[in-house]
Amino acid sequence: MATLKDVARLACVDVSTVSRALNNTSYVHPDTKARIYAAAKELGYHPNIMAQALRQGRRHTIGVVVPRLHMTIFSEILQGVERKARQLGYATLICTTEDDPKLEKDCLNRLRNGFVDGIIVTGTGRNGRLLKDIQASGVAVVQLVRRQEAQISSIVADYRVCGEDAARYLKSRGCRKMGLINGSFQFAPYKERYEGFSRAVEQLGLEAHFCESDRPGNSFEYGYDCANQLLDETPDLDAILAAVDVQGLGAIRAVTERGLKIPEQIKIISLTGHEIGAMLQTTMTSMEMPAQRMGEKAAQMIIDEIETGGPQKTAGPQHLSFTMQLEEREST
Amino acid sequence: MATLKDVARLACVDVSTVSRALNNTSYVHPDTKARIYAAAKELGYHPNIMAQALRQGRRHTIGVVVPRLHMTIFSEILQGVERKARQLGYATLICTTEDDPKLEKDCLNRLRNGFVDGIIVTGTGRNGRLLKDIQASGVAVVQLVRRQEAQISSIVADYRVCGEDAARYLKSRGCRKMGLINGSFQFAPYKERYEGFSRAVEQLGLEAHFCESDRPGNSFEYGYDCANQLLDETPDLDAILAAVDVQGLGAIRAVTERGLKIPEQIKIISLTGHEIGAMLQTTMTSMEMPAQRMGEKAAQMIIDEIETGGPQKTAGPQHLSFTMQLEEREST
DNA sequence: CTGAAAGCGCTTACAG
DNA sequence: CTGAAAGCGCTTACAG
Repeated sequence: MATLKDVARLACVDVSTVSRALNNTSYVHPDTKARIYAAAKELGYHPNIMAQALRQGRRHTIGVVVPRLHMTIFSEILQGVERKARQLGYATLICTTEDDPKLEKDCLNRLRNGFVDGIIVTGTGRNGRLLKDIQASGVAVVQLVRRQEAQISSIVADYRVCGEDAARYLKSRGCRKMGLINGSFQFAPYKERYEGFSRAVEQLGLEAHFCESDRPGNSFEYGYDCANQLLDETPDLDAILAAVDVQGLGAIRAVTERGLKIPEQIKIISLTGHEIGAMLQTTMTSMEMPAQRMGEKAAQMIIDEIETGGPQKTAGPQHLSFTMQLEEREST
Repeated sequence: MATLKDVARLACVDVSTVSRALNNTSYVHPDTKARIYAAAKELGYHPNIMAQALRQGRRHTIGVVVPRLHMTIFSEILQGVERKARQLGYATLICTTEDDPKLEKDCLNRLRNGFVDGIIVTGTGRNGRLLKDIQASGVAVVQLVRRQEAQISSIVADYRVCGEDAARYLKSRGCRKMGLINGSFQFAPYKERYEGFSRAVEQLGLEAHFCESDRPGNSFEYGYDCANQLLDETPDLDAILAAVDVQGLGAIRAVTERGLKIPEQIKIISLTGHEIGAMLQTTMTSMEMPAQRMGEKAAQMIIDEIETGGPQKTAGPQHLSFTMQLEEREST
């Protein structure tokens, strides 16, 4: 690879002049500039990003730390992050944690050591101290989907309202006995969906049912098992709310196997929908999460913090909440 | 952030000694070493990756360039890449192209300038020259899923055999009139599936039907439209092969809306399956692509090339082909 | 308008 | 066993 020095030699000027010309960072005589551009072109010169970064203390790279990608909302979010970051001249590093605090710690530690200017994280909640350390050391941090630290900016969806709205909507569709398929309260979104749902149930005088399982929550199998459990215990259940889409798929499958008609005998709704709901044999009503937009907003927010020097220097941490949008389909 | 210099000062030694001690790169007196470790710990020292990279000419980062992530096989592949890369001490950068040659060019150009040691790419095929340039400039390159340049190592699945096997399997299930939902021949996988399917059809004396559409191939809508078109033209079609899963979902939907029974009246198979096939109301038979393993292998391969200095210095480009595995489910 | 010099944080021959 | 020095490729005050 050609370096600044090569270009300088070919154009018969100093490297500093080449740098100024190429970066338009101060006036350079047009003739000189022309020579430099010609030389750079001839040599196929591209600046070395690492050297720039070392010198400027800015890497133009953000890191994204999420539990996993496949069959989750995170692949859609990541797509939004990456697109926006790219538009703003930033590259995107990805690190998956499987929701294992130890893996997460490794990811975060690796990223903080000069890999990135900022980190967007959907965390396990077990590394709060580390996240605050990282933020204090000058690396921007934004929490995504799960808000666990008040001092760190965040972008989430309003899961509480989502749980409430879904229950209210189902009531309007004639349901009275509702079962919730959820996940570990250790993660705020599950907890909040529960709270919203419970509040609505109480206010509206509905009957609520829950299920117990120690499988990992974010899976088809979990949805399948829970739906079966709910129906074993309450055969005349008339609605199932699934926290996430893959659980909803599991519930649809379980209900279908039992020969129940959707939506006539039982209605099903997903509380974190994305497009897959529209691609089914029986399409699934869901509270759609604007994942792509949330990803773009997260990229925007973290880059703002990077370029202004973090929330300390501005108005303090920002907390943004998106609203889920009801998308009615066949399953209700 | 503490630097080497800070540690050196605190431990009362030269930075070079600190470097040697921390990297175990040559003998350092145990007492000195202890002092250095204590100092590093006290200051919370972590080496600056950018400086290391600049100095060593190695970034320990690989780039992945794919068309998109959400609802595609790429999120699963990426998960495999990232996991393996992480295990081998590499970070993973992601860049999406929407299969737009111009965006792809931007991605590749950005990555080559010192961001990464190697690039794993599922390309549009329009930037072959650039890819070869990049490889020649010392950045490792591996083609994934789509093999377009013989001089560049690749990891693909055997789409030809997959198309053949699927047709043969459907025949064994009693099918005779088969429709293929495919995509642009500009991309090798679609072309090869077509070739494999066509060969089998000829050998086995089957009737083959195809469909025309100018929508982008990799979508639910495309599958839906094509299935309808095929059935309009050939109402007694007894099987549909969909190149990818989302097309298969579209086909299932179209067939269901027409009131046809799956699998009794018509059978459906996806030629690039992943787990979603198992999560449906009518589960979908598919040729499963070992996406995660392919991703891991790609990471392994590119890191090997990085660490040995590229295919030039070794046995030349490697070309690996994975076999798809038939997964029988309800749709056949 | 442009050059010479310092320095970002590290590693690695070269001495001793 | 350890220090002093050069250098990775760039940018940016500082002169002139």
